[in-house]
Amino acid sequence: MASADRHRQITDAVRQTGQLSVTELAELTGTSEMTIRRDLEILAEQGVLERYRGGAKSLLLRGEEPPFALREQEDLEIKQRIAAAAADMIADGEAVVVDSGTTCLEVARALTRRRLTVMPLSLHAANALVGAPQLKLLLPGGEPRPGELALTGPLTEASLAALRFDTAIIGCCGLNAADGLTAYDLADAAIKRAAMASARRVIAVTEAAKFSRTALAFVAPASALHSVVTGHDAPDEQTEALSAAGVVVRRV
Amino acid sequence: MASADRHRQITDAVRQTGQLSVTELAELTGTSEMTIRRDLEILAEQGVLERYRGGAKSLLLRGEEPPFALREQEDLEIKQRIAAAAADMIADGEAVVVDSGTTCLEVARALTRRRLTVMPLSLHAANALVGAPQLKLLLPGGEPRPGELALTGPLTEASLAALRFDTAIIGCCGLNAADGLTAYDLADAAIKRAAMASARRVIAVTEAAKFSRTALAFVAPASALHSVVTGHDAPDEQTEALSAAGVVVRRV
DNA sequence: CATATCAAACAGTTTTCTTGTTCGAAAACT
DNA sequence: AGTTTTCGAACAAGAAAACTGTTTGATATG
Repeated sequence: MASADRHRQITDAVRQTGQLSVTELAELTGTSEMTIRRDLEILAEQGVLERYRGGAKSLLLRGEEPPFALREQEDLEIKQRIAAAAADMIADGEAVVVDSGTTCLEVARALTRRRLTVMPLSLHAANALVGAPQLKLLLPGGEPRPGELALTGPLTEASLAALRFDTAIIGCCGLNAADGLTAYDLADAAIKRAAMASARRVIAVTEAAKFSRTALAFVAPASALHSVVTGHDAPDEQTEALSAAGVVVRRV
Repeated sequence: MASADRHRQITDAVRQTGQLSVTELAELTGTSEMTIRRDLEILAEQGVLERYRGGAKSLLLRGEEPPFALREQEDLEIKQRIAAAAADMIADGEAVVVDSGTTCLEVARALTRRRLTVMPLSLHAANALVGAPQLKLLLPGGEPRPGELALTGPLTEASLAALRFDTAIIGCCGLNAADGLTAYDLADAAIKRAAMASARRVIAVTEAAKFSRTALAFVAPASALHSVVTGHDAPDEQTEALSAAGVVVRRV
């Protein structure tokens, strides 16, 4: 797993400085230039950066979301703790819709051994759930967004509109009492809204960092949520503001 | 890949004799009993056989379909040749619906580099198509059948009913002029029918062996097909009968 | 045209997968 | 109950695959 660490190192370094040469990156990581070139090829394919002769420049300068493959490894233990707590809030036999994103993917994994009906909103989660023996898997239609594999579009909305779930597990890119729940992608935001509308109870799962962030697309006010599951490092002011809005906050 | 061969060997041997002991299988394959036990565990999970103390008995005695994982490797070159020929019949820019099954999975793989809109009817094919840069991927909703991962059910039918494709690539379990196109699974048959109804042109892809087979569920008469792509070892009588029914047969 | 950069090919290394052996536990049989 | 057989976990050896660095010829840049 040394390569994954190096990829993050390269991503962070290039992001901070804007651009770096192959030689500089080789020195920084203590590897050969050939290895750096191979890494840059992979990262360019993931859309993290753009190569030019002699080096690479970041494509993540603005407040954009890093690609799925990178986010998946980040804060994995925290995400798994949050996911386990959210899974605990679901009773056997329920019908659950699980949003796209890395935290929700962990929720899906936490649900594999359960007796439930689950509709995942991303192909990543769907793949994690196939083969679960007791689980009834239901897939919505839609267009999988590259990398994220989040299902979006009219087919997804139609699938959600036709169903009523007990619980919706929703991820987000930003969440706070003032700006509500926000997402980077407009199409995603529409799907999140549809998923929330089709469920009796809405549980948001989110790491603490997202409380200080507001993304482009507004999804819903915080009051639309019934519960929020987050890490123990969530700031008091934010959790209190959410509580005041009638949201049950659980820190794990 | 030695383990895959051994799995097939075990499957075939158990299927022929009905049941075999661990010791017999170890002798047959020239491996240790522990390896056989590990194999049996995997094959039991795939639904190929059932373990009992001392050995295993086949679950494929009747005319049932072997599981996906086993069929995927069988006659791979032939399937790829058929798939390449079918892919050649599709023009750039078309909207294509690709059925479930191992042959259709190869068609999906053959389409990855093309500029098309594709709706796969199984998660296997969907996974093969994600990441294809020029391809517009459209997923139907539905319930993925275990192992096969074929999408079925009302959501799938609704997705298909809402769309009109240029071409449908259809796989089958049995095909001949007398009994038409047949499938093992009733739910699958309904989806195949819906896919055929939503496409202007229907191309069936099938290995020669399926001409001598008729499965449980009737899908459509052979005359509903526009073309059939099959291997060069397809029997003349069958291809001629299909031609007489107005179907263009292509042997590759 | 000179220089720097790139990527393919090869080789050494590390890591992962697979397989066989041993051993204690559990199940069937007497 | 005692014996035998089977099972699966744990460990170790071997094979296969992945990763990395070096070399070398090709390609782009000034």
